[in-house]
Amino acid sequence: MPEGHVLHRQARLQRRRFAGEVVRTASPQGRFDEGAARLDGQTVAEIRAIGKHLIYRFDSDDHLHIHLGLFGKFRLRRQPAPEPSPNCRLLLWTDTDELHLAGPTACEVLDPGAIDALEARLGPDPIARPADGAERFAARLATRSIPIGKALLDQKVIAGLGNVYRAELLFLLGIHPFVPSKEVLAHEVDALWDLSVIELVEGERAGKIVTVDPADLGRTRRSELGRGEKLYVYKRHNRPCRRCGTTVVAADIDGRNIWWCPSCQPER
DNA sequence: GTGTCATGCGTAT
DNA sequence: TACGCCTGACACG
Repeated sequence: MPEGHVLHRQARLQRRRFAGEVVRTASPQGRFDEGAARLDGQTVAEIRAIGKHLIYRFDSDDHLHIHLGLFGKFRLRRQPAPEPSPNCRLLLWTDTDELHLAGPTACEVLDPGAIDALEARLGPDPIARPADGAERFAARLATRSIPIGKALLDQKVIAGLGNVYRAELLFLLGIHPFVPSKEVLAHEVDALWDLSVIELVEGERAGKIVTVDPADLGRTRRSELGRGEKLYVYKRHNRPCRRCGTTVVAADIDGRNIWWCPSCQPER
């Protein structure tokens, strides 16, 4: 269940194994037979992530585009690797390493133009830290009257945030999720961008989302936080806020749940 | 074993 | 706003 940090981390790990290598490809499940046949035996030129998308560029200029959606999963293994799941859409391997991909929303071969178009429709990606990222994020927010809690999931506004990060970032900055995007103050917009960079880069490094300041739980390091202690509000409906003890509440925005602390994130 | 839910998104209505 | 798609983990019996 992937937000942008997962894709960037996968890009980094897969790059280490497959960049510059001739790879074999297959589709055990059969639903990517044509693409796998086309890519089989090609050399990987580059692997990168943009927001929640992962892109392989091959020497032929064929591109492999992967989007995990809600269910997609990568498994990266050393050879000899275990049997892939029967649902394995893409199997990609060398003599030393093997990648299993199951459940993606997208696994397709695209030409360079389609990759450009994909990139053009995405907002700034905090992990890529573009120099004009904060400006572009602010500009896209300023045109929206939708709640900030909805805008943060719009990949045209900012690329890579998902349901966990949106809830946690809004908590950390004390912003109620239903505040209209236009009414979020300029310094808060800047802080949202800056904190997105910090949290996603840290998530990429750690391979998990941990937003809780250990001091709030009487610890000194994030590594001392146990299971179920890593997040402030995500999925904590009816439980006490880790900062102030107020009961965390939940609501539905466009079919996605959002959680917040009514005291730390007051209505305006 | 069955049922439910999930860190997503595109398309139709 | 609703629905379809995609898989697997976990709760419950």
